[in-house]
This record gives sequence, structure tokens and C-alpha cells, in this order.
Amino acid sequence: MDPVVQLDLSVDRSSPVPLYFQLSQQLEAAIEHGALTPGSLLGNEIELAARLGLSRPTVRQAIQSLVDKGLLVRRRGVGTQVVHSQVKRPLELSSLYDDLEAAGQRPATKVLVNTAVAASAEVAAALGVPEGGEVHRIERLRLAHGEPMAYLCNHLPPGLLDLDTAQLESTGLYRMMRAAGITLHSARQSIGARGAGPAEAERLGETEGAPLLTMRRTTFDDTGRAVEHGDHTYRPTRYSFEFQLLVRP
Amino acid sequence: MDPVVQLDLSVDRSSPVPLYFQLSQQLEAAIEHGALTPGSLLGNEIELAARLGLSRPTVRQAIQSLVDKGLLVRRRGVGTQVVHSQVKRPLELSSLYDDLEAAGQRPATKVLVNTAVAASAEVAAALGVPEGGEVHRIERLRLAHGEPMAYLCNHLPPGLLDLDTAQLESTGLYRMMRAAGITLHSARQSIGARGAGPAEAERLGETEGAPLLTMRRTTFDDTGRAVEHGDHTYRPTRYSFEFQLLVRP
DNA sequence: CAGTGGTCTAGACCACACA
DNA sequence: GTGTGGTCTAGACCACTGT
Repeated sequence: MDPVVQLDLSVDRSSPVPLYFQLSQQLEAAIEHGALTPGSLLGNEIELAARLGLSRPTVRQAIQSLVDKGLLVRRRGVGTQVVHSQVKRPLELSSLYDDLEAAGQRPATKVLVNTAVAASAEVAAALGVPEGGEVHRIERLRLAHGEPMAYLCNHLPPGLLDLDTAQLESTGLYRMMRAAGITLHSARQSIGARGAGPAEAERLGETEGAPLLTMRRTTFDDTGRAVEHGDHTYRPTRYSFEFQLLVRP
Repeated sequence: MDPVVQLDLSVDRSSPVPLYFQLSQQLEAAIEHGALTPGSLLGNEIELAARLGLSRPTVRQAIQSLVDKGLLVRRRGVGTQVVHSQVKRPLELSSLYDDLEAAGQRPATKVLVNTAVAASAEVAAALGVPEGGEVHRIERLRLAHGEPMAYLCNHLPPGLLDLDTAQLESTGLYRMMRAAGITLHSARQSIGARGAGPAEAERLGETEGAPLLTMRRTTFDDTGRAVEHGDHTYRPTRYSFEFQLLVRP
């Protein structure tokens, strides 16, 4: 039988951090460094609440947040268990710049184009602006260790952001948006593949017809406004999309 | 100013369906068919609870589930608003079979291989079985309208499932797993691209070196056990990965 | 300031799993 | 049966937003 684990848990009621959050952090940390081993039972919620001097709904809220992260599983009539597998993070709205930086690849960006243009039909539809209306176009080449990894073409609605070329070369677009107070909310993505055309091959240092990984994405903020439409091509020998999924219960 | 909408909401206390779920379904339906327009305010929770004869936590639970789906946004001091954009579904653990069926493409499957084999190092590591130990190997060709769309190679731990060839040809692997009482929980995926080798090109009706979309995935059930490892190749002219993402709040 | 969501309490009854 | 999570109530106070 799986053991019921006794943990050293406590909450600080004078802290501004919500109690449920303090608890979920402690539980997550316990799972992280092995104090709660995979498969172990958490002990029932009532008893846990009594031990911490919390109400049951508060304890439930803490546990629920970890269930949502995929770290715990609840079974009615059984209990709450630590999931065995190493669930890391569900897919997030990732930024290539952040991905590369996290991998220690010291990303570099070369801005090829940074100008206002008339919106094509596709861009206009994606951004919700009139066709032929003004939008901002950015073309960038992303490099790691001096090697081209991806060609990024983005369009943004006019006036959304101050698109300084120097800033674009030193950080990622999403970071600039967040810094400008834009709350990213959702994105619609499409990932595919195709053979490289002559210009693409040249830009990325590939041969014509070489397989390329493509990603098209429209990103929305929390008011539902489209804030960015991107058309990216990646060298598949240098980059692939990796992510963890959770099944919606 | 955005209008506060008055809706015709009600709950049935004699129903076995949870009250919060009844409410969230009605709200979702109202958003779906436009009774709640994007940007409109939902009205405060206390008043909504009073109107329905529910407690505030119950109403909050209903609203929270829609916030989690990305349909609503809460702002402290402001209220709860319907998101403007058409958020459909966050990425789920999708099955190619279901994807094709949903697109009305009448998928067909040809089972090429269905046998026990010794686990390669990669498969053994993915499934958590000893290298060289017995695993089950399935190779399938997925067709739509008689045209090959994808080549699917999967490995499963031994004895997990009764892998009937006829059943494999008439439905998808995930459906068979769910029908066998396996609760899918999470998956780790990697999507990339490469040029087709001679055998792959032959199988999919492509020429050698043609770009192919690749997906490698390991799926886990809710006990953390790996239940499947797949290595799939898709014809990019016929298939791409489309999904909606929500930003982690 | 008033109004909103964010957090929290101390109980209650029910449905399901397992022995 | 017993024990678990699932749902629900009727309040409370706090933090933030916008006027």
C-alpha cells in the first residue's frame, strides 16, 4: 500500500501571500525535491486542514492548483496521490528568444526589415484591420552561436508598440509586449513543414528544397485584440517544438 | 461603457448535474450563440448568486471554469468580461483519427505490423521497460480519401491492451485505450521536420527528400505509467498541427 | 468614495471506492 | 460499512479599480 506521508507544513498568517498559495508552493517543493514521492498519498483534506489550522476549502484550493498543473491526481474514495511521471510544464505561449536563452544558446537577432506596410488580405484578416490599411512589418533572422536558426516575419497593428530596432535585436517581441503592459491571453498556432524556396534557403543557409519547419501564429491580448501575427520558418536540424500536454479532465 | 447583460439563467436543484456546472454551461451557451457579446460585463457575483438562489462560491466556481477555458476575464475592481476573440479549445491530446473524423475526412487505417518485439534503447527508455524486453509494436498507414496521410509507428508496454488488428483498422489507438479503462493524463511531444528517406517516401507516396512533418510522443496515464510511445510522420501537404493556446495566468 | 473580485471560514450532505 | 473527494452554504474581511 502506498504510504501516507507526514510533511512539515506550515503557513504564515501575517504574510500577504494567500494561504492556499503558501500551501501549494510547499507541496510543490516537497514533490520537487522528493519529500513527497510519486504515488504517495497526501492524506485526507480534513485532517490536513486541521493540522494547518486552515479550512477545508482553502486546502482544497491549494490541492486543486497542483491538480491543474498535473502534479497530483484525485480519486474519489481513494485519496490524492502524487503523479509518478515527471510532468514539467504544460505548453506555454513560448518565445523562441526565451527558448534559446533557457537552453543557454545566447540568441542573437538581426533585424532585416522594420517598417510600416499596407496590410495584405491574410494579415488584415488575422489582425482585424482593413485590407490595405497600415500595419507594422518586422522581419528578423534569429541566430544561435552565429548560425541562422529561424526566419521570423511578424505583423503588428499600428501604434501598439514602440518597435525600436535596437531593442528588437537585444530581446524578444513577447518581452517587449509584456513590458509595454500588454497582457497576452491566447494564440492560434499552426505548425507544418515545406521545402525551402530559393530566397528562404539563402537566408537560412540551406539548400533549395531542404525541409523547413513552419509556424504561423496569431496572438491575442486579454481584451481579445489581435496583437501580433507571425509567419516563422525554422531549420529543423536546429530546432523542433517540444512540449508537455495535460489531458483536460 | 460596456453594458451589463441580463440573462435568463436558472438552475435545476433536482438534477444530479452540479449547480456550478449547470451555470457554467448556460453561460458558455450564452457566449456561444451571442446572447453574451464579447466585452460585455457579467454583473457582479453577489447579485448573480442572489438572483439564482446560489451561494457566491458556487457562482464563482462556475465563472472560474470559464475563465480557465479562456472565455471570460476577471479584473479586480472592474468585473468579469467576455473575451472578444473566438477562443475555441486549448490544445488537447489529440488523436489523428479523431482529427480526421472531425474534419469529415472518413479516415482509414491499414495495419502494416502488429507484433511483439524486443525494445530498442529509445523505446525502453520512453516506456520505462528494460532494454531488449518485450514490447508491442504497431505500424499503421493512415489514409483519407484513399490517399496516404501519415505513417504511424507505436510501441506499447506488454499486456496493456488487447491489440486486435481489426479494431485498430476501425478506430484510433487512444479510443481503444480509453475504452480499456485507461485514463490518459499527459504526454510529452516533439514536432519537427526532415526529408523523406527512400522507404518513407515509398510508403507515403512522396519522392525521396520530400519534406515530412514528424511527431514523437510519449503518453502517460494518471498513475504516471507510460502507456504509449509513438513516432509519426505526416505529409505536410495533407496535414499540419493546429491548436489554440492559453497563456498561463 | 463605492463597487468589484480575491480570499477565507466552519460547518453540511452526497457519491463513490474499497474492504 | 468506512473513508475519501465532490459539492454547497451563508456569511466575512481585504485589495484593487475607477470616480
